[in-house]
Amino acid sequence: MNETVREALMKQRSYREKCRSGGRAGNTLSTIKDVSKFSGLSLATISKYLNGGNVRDENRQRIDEAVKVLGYRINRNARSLKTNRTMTVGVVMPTLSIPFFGSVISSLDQTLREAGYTSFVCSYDFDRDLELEKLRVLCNNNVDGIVLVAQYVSAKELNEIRNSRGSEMPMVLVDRTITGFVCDSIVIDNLNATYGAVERLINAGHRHIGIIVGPLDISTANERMVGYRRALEDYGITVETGPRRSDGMHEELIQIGRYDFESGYRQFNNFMDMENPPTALCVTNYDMTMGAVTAAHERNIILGRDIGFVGFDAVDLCRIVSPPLSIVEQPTQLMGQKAGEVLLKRMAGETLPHPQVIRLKSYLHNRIYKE
Amino acid sequence: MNETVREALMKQRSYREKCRSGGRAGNTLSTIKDVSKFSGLSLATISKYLNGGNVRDENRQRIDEAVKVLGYRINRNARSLKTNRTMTVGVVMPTLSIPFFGSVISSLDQTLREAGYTSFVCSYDFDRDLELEKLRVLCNNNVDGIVLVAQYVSAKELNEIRNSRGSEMPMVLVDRTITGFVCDSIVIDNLNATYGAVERLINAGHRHIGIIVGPLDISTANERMVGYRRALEDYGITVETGPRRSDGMHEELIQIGRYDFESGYRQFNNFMDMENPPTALCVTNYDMTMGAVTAAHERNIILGRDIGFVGFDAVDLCRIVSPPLSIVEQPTQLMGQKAGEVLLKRMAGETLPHPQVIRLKSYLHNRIYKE
DNA sequence: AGTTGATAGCGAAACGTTTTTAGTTTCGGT
DNA sequence: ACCGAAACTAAAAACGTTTCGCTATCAACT
Repeated sequence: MNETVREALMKQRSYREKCRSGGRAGNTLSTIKDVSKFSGLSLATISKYLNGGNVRDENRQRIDEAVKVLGYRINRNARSLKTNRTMTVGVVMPTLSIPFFGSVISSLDQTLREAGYTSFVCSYDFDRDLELEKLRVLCNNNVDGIVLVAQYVSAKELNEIRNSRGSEMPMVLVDRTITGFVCDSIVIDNLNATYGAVERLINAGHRHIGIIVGPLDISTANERMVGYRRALEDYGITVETGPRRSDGMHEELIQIGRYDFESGYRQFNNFMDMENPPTALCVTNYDMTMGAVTAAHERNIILGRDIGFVGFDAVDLCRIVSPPLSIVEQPTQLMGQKAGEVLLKRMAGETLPHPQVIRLKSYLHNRIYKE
Repeated sequence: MNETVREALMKQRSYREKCRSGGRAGNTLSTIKDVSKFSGLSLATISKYLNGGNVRDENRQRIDEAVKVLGYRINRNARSLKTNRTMTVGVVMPTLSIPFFGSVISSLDQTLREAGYTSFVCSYDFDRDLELEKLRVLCNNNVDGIVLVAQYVSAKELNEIRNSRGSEMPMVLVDRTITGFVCDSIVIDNLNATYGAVERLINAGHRHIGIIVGPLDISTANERMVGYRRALEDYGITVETGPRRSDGMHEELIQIGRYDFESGYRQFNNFMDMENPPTALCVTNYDMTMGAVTAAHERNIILGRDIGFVGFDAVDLCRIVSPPLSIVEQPTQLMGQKAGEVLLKRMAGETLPHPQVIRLKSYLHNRIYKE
């Protein structure tokens, strides 16, 4: 036995010495050829076994031993070159600093992993050019599928990217859809999410309610605004957009932010500086909620007591601040899982009818303020 | 001109038709060969140009046009197979739900990108097996270097992974070192971080100070504990570890958590349930700080007023809660940048002397409570 | 015993690049 | 008009796989 091992090491060494020493890095890995030589079986047989094929029991042992002794590891580049598949999925996010996305990715990754795929995450850090670049790089790198939380990219660009390979790149949008881009998507029922939030504020007696939404070209933001409008309409409250201040400026109760911390912070202050500020507020994503909460704190405004408040996503936060905040929670785990499942089907080549648009329900953590 | 385009399309189509239709997915991409044929230039010239070499101006135009018309995109698998480099870096994190890491990754990615590398992020979600698996998958061939926030993996396993390729895989540890694993690392001066935090509590008049640290086999956690001990010693305060309660149980002022939310929550309650609870507390990472703050809130304990408090990392949080918290902030941006720089040098083959261990200073946001 | 079918195994041809070799063309400068 | 450098050529050899089309083997049927 020891004999065999020593012999193997000799073979290995001599093979390595045979390698040209010209390359940049001295690549000295064993290949399937070495396994073939060492085991005395043909290349084809080794490959077949390595890919789950049947070989005689005796040969299986020979191969296993050869692999072990030589420290053979499959070269995924070579395999991918041949098979045109990488068994990897690219995930593209606006940022990695929001726990909301982290949670989505976590269950997405798990779902994909169970099917043998590895997922790689990139963030474009809210940068328009970077978003495109990351998508292109992923396509070029031959991922087998893409999960995308899109922000700036256009339908045209997405179509171009999706078709930049021979076959159409499987792709799933998460959290947001892009108008004009026909694609599988996992989103939440944004309209009813804000509808419910605003309804809750109305039921608490509020009639003068403001909302901070994101950029309206992001589907999510737009839908959330519509939910707000509809709730007010259904309860017979006028959506106030007319001028009210003495200087003739609008006192718009729909403030449009950029989905970031500063937006929430700034717009909250805008609201409070109005001549006739709203008595309740709905803030529609994680970062803006954080911003608004911060601004409120700095102004010594107690949310829930001094004004009605419903935030989004910041579930941890609402346990911490006092009194606890009402928060719309999105089913992040489920979103990730569904995204994975749909993508897997596409990558398996299943031709599902039409694009799959899965719309999940959000949950309103309703916290009533008591003295 | 139109003629040329049409001709190109014809050529392209006929090439594609030439492709065997056996493959799983009908791969119909143009190759460098097609570019060569279309432009009338040789393969070598195209390749040279594509890799930044000089060609005659006329030819450069011909190539550019051919690339455009044919929709040629380089096949990175083929290239990587040949060159043994992928121009990608793998980043492995315990989780993607902590803004702290998101911030590190952001500047890391930027640094690497400027040098032409793409970074792919994986999270192992605090799972021991997954940590190993992710590292192995990355190594297996796909990346030129690795940035790792290590948690469970041992020095032995890391060494094995690092050498599982022909040449040694360039690798940088961030935030934590692994004893016995000689490796470039970017960490903060944890000892002085907690030393400063505890010192501040002492200066505020506290003598009975507790600390919640992470698992002591994580270097970061251990160093933070040492900083705590040393501060107490330097100020002539006994580190209390003896039994004090009537039932003879220890009332240990050093509580060991698992660096997660629940640990912070539970240990905080442990402290407060003591017969002789500490008058001040230091909590030493993001999640545990969140947990402790939550527990305090539920017990109606006002941090900073009722007991002294210094947390870690949760910089946004400390702006929000009232009164504002004292927090140790780590230079996340700088950590990412330095990690990128060191890794780039290693990947470029620079043989730097010994492992580079860069130790950065943290910053204490010192918020004094005033009535 | 002869035929059949299934299965293990084999050699060789790809996959799309980069790089080398050894020789040819181009072209500005003297 | 000639020199020499720089740009180009065609062809071929890798890189490490998978897979096509084939043969050999062998047990199980008629």
